[in-house]
This record gives sequence, structure tokens and C-alpha cells, in this order.
Amino acid sequence: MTNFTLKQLRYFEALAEQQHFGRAAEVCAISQPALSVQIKELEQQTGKALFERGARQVRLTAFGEDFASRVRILLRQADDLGAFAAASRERLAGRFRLGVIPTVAPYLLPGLVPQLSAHFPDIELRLRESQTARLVEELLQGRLDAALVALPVEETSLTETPLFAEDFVLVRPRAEGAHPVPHITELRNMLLLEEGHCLRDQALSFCNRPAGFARDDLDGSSLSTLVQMVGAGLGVTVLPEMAVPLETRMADVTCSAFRGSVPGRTIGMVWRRTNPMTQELLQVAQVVREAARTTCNGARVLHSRSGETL
Amino acid sequence: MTNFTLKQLRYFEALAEQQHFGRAAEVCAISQPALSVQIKELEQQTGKALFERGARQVRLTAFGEDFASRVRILLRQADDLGAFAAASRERLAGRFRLGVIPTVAPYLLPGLVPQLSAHFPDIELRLRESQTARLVEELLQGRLDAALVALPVEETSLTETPLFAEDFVLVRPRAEGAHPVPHITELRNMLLLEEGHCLRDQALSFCNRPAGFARDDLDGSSLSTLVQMVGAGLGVTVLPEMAVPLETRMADVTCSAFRGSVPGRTIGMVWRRTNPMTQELLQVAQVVREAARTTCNGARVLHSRSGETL
DNA sequence: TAAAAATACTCCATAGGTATTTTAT
DNA sequence: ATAAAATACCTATGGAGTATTTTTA
Repeated sequence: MTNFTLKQLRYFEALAEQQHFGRAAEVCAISQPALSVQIKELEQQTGKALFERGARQVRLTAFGEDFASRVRILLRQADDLGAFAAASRERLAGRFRLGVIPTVAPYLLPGLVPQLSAHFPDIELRLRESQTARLVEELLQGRLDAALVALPVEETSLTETPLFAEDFVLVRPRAEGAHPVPHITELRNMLLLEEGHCLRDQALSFCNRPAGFARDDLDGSSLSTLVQMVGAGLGVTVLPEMAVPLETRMADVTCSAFRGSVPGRTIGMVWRRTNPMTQELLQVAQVVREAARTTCNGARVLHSRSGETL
Repeated sequence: MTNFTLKQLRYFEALAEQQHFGRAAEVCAISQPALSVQIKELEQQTGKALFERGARQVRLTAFGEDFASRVRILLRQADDLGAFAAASRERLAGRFRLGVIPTVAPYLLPGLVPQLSAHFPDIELRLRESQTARLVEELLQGRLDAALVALPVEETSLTETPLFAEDFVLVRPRAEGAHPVPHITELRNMLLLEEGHCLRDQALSFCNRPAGFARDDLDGSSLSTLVQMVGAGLGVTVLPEMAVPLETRMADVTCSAFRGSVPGRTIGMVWRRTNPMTQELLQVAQVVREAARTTCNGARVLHSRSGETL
């Protein structure tokens, strides 16, 4: 029963205003008969006369008046919908759900969030801190729009763009600070994050050791804890460089760069390959690079490969 | 820029709900390609991706979500508009502006208004009491929908339907009550309403006298005044029968029926010939007849000529 | 390989144009 | 007689169908 068209309603509104088929048709940029037909059609569909046709006057009927006031509201809302789309077309806007791994979040976000807000004033940013596996899971389920994780991510349905690389540094009790820096494969008594953190896997892979190598009776749940444990003489650990300023300030530890083959990680952004907002996502990635450059110690910004702008 | 159609929005809503082109197309009772094309069209017109197409999943984009919530509001409003029309289709509803001449209003309206409200619960009744010429003027200007006046009305652009006829009675000072009732053409010292009232013209016409005949130094502005003047011995007058109970109760006058050729008037309803709500207007007329029959002394109900139901 | 969306094409409904008639003043 | 809306008729756009291809998991 509601099969009138917006076009008909616009014609109706014009006629209600002009009170004259000829002028209203002109306003609508159509011919007078075309307008007549559409108005007639609308009247048939409503089942009520909308206009009273006098010889030299076209007037709304009582019903037409009521109808018109509702039609105006409807049309303005339709206009608003169009304007809303047009406005959103220009800039990234709306909800943006970003996941970040725990070994990046505390060091990057303080610089990133304000910069994102500055670049995309109409964004509604929702952040989620979790381990890679979980973030990937939520991405695939459509509960996140993008995530900042360590590359590579083995998931064919996700696309990625590299953001920045950084080295790992060795964290030892301050007392050992004078000792020569061992090669990473020679580390003893290494303290690691608990199972599931990518940093744990990365550190282990650099050491060329099996998972059983580390002191898994003392896995830490955060880098802060880990550093505190090092300060207490329970062992050594590695830290991504961006974490150094924040985590070692209050601890009785010393940080040293590795020599030779320096271990490190690459942080990138990943999102569903099917997400159609590639343009916008790459804009976000660019802002993340900028934030990393300005606020993260030792982050070497990486640039997206050409062709990714597709 | 706002040239999407309601149809497209309905398809969009279905797809947003079903998250599947095939099922959504089924819901819309169209083929899957038809839906695809319209969604694509909508996306082009908004200039933004609305859906994220996965292999086994169709999801709204962030923008799509926002868009959808607005679209739902718009569609519900469109549905309401249709429902509003459907509801009004059944019964007379909306504003109804009725004019009534002063020599009818006080006697008819107390009975009429409740009956109109009872028959048309959704009517918004607006009443206007004025002299015939003015009512006709306002009718022609579209500021009234109908008027109750004395027939005939010489105005080709108006249609009329008769409602009821009634006699005039002679009103004399009570002291003269015993005198024989004169023929109406023999009246002396007749008091009349002021210029412009149709009752004045009618009375004069029955008397076969020129306009100068009456005591125009004493024209009354209402029937009440006139009757009071008669009671004070200033002359005599005629009253339509419906006015007798109300007007003569408190006055020192007596009422007598004329003999021989009894003067009277016919009250009818008039409206613009172009008014498309003839059906409804005739319904209203019927209610007026009913009200006159039950509440107006001596009103002889007249019935509309056949063919008027057009 | 299978499921699903996009594309290609064809057809038909209908919106809109021009010419004309009807209507009402 | 004139101004204006309705009607008639024609054309062309575009919505929707079927068949097919493309895509991705």
C-alpha cells in the first residue's frame, strides 16, 4: 500500500507550494502533463483527493494539508540522508574499531589517539587491547575494523600494510650492566611474557631455542612486570625499543643494544581483505606511522608498497 | 544529489537485515541480480561503500551502519504516511471548516456539534458565524469548506444541497396577542435585522414591500434584540420557528402562525463545486438534517435530489 | 569445488515528452 | 474566448528477469 515514490512526493510538494500545475512542473523541470499524471497517480495510491482543482486555482484539500505537512518532514529527512552521505564522503567518519597488541598499545596510543582525532574529527574511535590471535579472530568476525600487530600475520583473508620496524634491546639487572653484551643466542635465564604474546614467540625465535628454553615458571603478564623481575635479579629479557623509556625508568635495570644480528620486530596494520574502505584505512596507517615517528623511540617508519592504494 | 528511491532504501534495509543477497532478494520478491544492481546504484549515489562483501558474509560498513539507522527512520515514516492515508480513507477526518449564518447558529449548533463529533470522531471542527455574503466570500477564497445558509445562493461556483424548511411566525407584544393575525403583507411597524442579514431580505420579500418600508431607525443586530424590542412595544417582527423557544422565553411577546400564504425559509448547505470531497460533504449534510429534525422546532427535513451523490 | 555475488543481455513497464482535447470562467 | 488541467499517444529510460561469469573460501 505504500508504493508511492519520493519523486511523486517532491512533485506533490512543489504543487502544494505553487498551487499551479504549470509553475510546479517548471519548478520540477518536467512538463505539465507529466506532473498531472504523477499527482493523479499519488491520489490514486492514497485513495484520497489531495488537491481541489478550481479553474484558476489549485488548492490542497483538508486531507492534502495534513498529508503535505507529513510529506515535508519526510522529504527533509530524505534530503538530510543525502547530505549525510555527501558529508561522510569527504572524510573518514563514523565508528572505527582498532585493535592493538599489549606490547605496542601503552607506548603508541598516547601519541596516536590525539593525532587520529586531529586528522579525522568525525571519527568515533573504539580501541581494544588484546593478543594477536584474539585480534585476528575479532577482525574476521567483523568486530574490529583494523588491528596493529607484529607482522607477519598468517591469515589469507586479511590484508596488511607495514608501519614501522624497531630493534629489541637487552634488559639486564643494573649490576650486570658493565658485562659485555652477549649474542642473543647465548642468553641465559631469559624471562618472557606468558603464552600467547607474540613478543614471547619472537624472542624465542631469535634465540633459536625451543619453547622450553625459557624460565616458564616466571612468565610475566606485562612488560612492566618483566622489567621489574629483571630488576629483582630473576633473569634477563628483551624489550622492544619503544617500551624502553616508559618501562625502565623506575626499575633497577640497564638496557643494551645487541651487536651483530640485531633482533627486532615489524609492526603493521591488518584488516579484512574485503573491507571496502581501503583508502581510509591507508590514511589511518599513515597517521600511525607519523605517530610512531614522533612518539616512539627508535621506530623506523616503513612505507606501504606501491599498488596498495588500490 | 538526493535521487535515490524509496525502493532502493527498502532493498538496502532488507540486505542489511539478511546479510545475504539471495535471501534479501527473496524477501523483496525480486531476483538476486536485480537487488545487486540496485544496491550498487545506491552505493554509487551515496558515493560510499555500504556493504562489505565477504565470500560467505555480507556486512554493513561503519558508514553503512549509520546510514541504515537513518534509513530505517525514513522508511518507518514513509510507512506511517501510507498508513495515515489508509486510515483517513475510511472516514471523514481532518479539519472541517463550517460557516453558519447568525439566524441559524444559536439554535442548530448546540444539537449539531455533538452529533457531528459522534459521527466523525476524527474531525477537527472549526465554526464561523457570519452573514451569507461573507460566508460565500470565504468559501470562494477556500477559507471555509462548507456553509449553512438560506437558499437559494446565487453563486454558480458553489453547489448546494437543501437541508430543511421552516415557517416564519409573527411576533407581537403580548398585549396584541388577542388581535387577529394579519396577513403578512398587511404588517405595520415591522422591526428587522440590520442590513446584510438574509432574514431581513426574506421578510421584506414576503411583505412585497420596498426596502424602505421597515423602521430602519431600529434595525436589530440579533434576533434576541429584535424580540426584546417587540416586547417593549416598538413594533412587530417575524422569527424563524427554530428561534422561537429560545428567543421568546424571556420576552413579553406572543407568537402566532401566519394563515394563508405562510412565509418561511429553506436552509441548505453550500460548498465549492470544485471541492472533491462531495461524498463526505453529503454525509455531513445528512448529519445536519438529523440534528435539525431532533433539535429544531418545526424544521421540515428536505432530502437531497438523486444524482447528487456524484 | 561450491556458494554467492557480479555481469551481460534482453524485455517490458512506466516516466516523461508533444500534441490535443476538455473544462471552467 | 482564454487559461489551465486532463487525456492520448509515443518514446526512451531503467528496473527486473534469465543466463552466465567471476570470485573467494
